[in-house]
Amino acid sequence: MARTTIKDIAEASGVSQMTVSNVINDRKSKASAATIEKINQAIKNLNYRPNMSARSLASSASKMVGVVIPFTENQNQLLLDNPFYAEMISGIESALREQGYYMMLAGVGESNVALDVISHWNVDGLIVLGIYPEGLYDLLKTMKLPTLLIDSYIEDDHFYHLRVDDDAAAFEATNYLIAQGHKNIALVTGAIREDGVIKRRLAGYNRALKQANLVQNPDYIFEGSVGFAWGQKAADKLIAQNKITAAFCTADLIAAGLLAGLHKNGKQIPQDISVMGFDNISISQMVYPALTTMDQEIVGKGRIAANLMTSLLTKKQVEREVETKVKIIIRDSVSKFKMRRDDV
Amino acid sequence: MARTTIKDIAEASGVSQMTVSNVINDRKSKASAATIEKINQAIKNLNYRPNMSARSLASSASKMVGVVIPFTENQNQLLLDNPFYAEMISGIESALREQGYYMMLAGVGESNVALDVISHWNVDGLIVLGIYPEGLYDLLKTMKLPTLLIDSYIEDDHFYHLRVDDDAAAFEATNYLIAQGHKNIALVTGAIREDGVIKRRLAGYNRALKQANLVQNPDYIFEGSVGFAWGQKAADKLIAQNKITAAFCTADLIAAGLLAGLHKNGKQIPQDISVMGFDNISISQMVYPALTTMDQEIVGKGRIAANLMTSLLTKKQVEREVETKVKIIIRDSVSKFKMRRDDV
DNA sequence: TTTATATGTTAAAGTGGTTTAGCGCAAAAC
DNA sequence: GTTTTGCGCTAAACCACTTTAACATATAAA
Repeated sequence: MARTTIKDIAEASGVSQMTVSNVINDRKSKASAATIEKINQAIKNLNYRPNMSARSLASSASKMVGVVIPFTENQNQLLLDNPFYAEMISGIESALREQGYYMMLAGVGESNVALDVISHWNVDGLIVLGIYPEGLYDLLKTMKLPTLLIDSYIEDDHFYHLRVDDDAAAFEATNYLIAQGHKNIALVTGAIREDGVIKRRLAGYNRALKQANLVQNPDYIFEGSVGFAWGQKAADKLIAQNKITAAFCTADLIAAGLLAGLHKNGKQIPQDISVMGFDNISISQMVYPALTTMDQEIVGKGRIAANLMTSLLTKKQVEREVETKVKIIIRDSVSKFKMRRDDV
Repeated sequence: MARTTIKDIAEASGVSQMTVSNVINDRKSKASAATIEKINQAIKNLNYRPNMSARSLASSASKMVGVVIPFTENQNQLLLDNPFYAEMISGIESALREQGYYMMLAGVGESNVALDVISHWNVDGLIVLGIYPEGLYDLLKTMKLPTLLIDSYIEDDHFYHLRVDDDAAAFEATNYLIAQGHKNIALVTGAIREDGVIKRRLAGYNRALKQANLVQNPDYIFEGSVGFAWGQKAADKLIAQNKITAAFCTADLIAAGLLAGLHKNGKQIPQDISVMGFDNISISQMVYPALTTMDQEIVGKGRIAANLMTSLLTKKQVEREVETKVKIIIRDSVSKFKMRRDDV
């Protein structure tokens, strides 16, 4: 017993395939109420489900949105154990699904073959998370698809952008640390790239220090990569700079690593060193002490991204650059500055 | 300029479409070496990429494998912020991709509509993570697809299974706690279901206690749900049973919550209470103290699942039940039992 | 009344692959 | 020496939808 097709529905309800198609897709030149009723009845009776492959072939549109995330360093595996991406993706997927679209995941790392796959399937649009080597953006442009970049500052009219005001957010975070009386504040961060968010966060950090007339010591800036391991390693370096009493990490994952590294060195947090994160990933409340951090509302941001994309795909007017909100979350990893013995 | 099709390749290399198709798909009745060369050349020159929709329509196979994971409780969002699923998925995806397949993610929760989507797209097989209401399995069977269940004990010839030896793993974990001298050992767990892994882990736990002639106190079993929040809540209940000196959690996520809850109550870990986890998700080394746990090699398990599936799809012989290995990882959350003041 | 416009519907022609059936021709088997 | 087998290749039909063009009929406008 083969699968029910649109043809079966047409025969069962005594109309042409085209009328059925019109009803299913809710097209302008609507069928009469009676016809619609008949057809819907038949669809229900015969348990008809449209075949997406046929639909996609005929219309060269797929109701699929490609979502690009990074691969792990050398494994070529989706960087899903980074909760930032995981949470963002579940946000994107849910909103996409609500709008009748489907998410197609693709990783990008040493190779871009995953993008080929995406193009084989005729995706309708692209949402790209994070930042990649230059070349990728050219490749993206050749695909001639509506493309939304999340958290990047690539300048090109082809792309739409979604991000927070990274400069302002870092400024606010640093100010919070300053307000707690800290004067020697480190920045622990991933790689600083011209077209990335971190450069803006660095600017916000510097701006806050300057406004408070604090020295901007380049030795207080620890640049590595976005990950737990780097945070752990940074702990040692940070301790070596023994005046530092607080650290602002540009990602919670780094902050979590920093916490672990500091613990290993026998430091108490926040008594010895205050740690501030960024993102508010789920892990930030699982570490000890729970992280004070900048909430990005990651899932919500993902949903906004998806909705922007579906608007684009339905030719609605969409701003080229959209900003989402940020909010400080106060937990237990930051405390007021207290003079330490060796500072006396 | 329209996309290059197989027809273009056929014309360019002076053969029929069918010959091109045969070469591309590497089919039995091979073309002559010369023809193959000509065709491959044309493919490269014209930058031809097969259209998957067309291929899928014509062959009613899609090179796609549906992967089913749970939705969040009431949000209908993919449960990706549970690192267990996130890690498993990146394993599945990478192995699938290496075999030329593509992963299609679908969530299941209050509704199963996501499964419809999957069937619209003609997926070739199904990998199902975790455990669901009875009804889902009937639905799964009606899809008449090769189906691999990960971590479930549903009895039905239709399904293939992949899991660890949950009983033995829990036995080993509990024995480790016993070997450290603990006598009053709690089990903190998600819901115990007839067809789930937890029932087997409970059995292993009980078996270890029995073998060591320890009392099996039902008050030492804390049944809730698999999640950080439940772990936190369980901490209070566990403390109320003041003889308990160690807890075996059936998931790292629960263990992480337990840690947080115990901290909040001023407990020291492992000095006051030892905590053992299960899974070895990435978070287990981020919490404080780092979790001693049972490693499931989640990513590897995902890869094994994917390889089983592709074997199934290529009609290779496959065992109906496959077991993966488990290994204890000793970190800092378990210590030897020490007599406490109030136990004197 | 005639003409224009909109509505509801349809038949036929794609969309880009694969499946099926079969055709020459050469080598192997009888 | 004839028949069988297998190889390399092809033409045509088909997969389940959408696009296009067009045709009645009803209603509104001139």
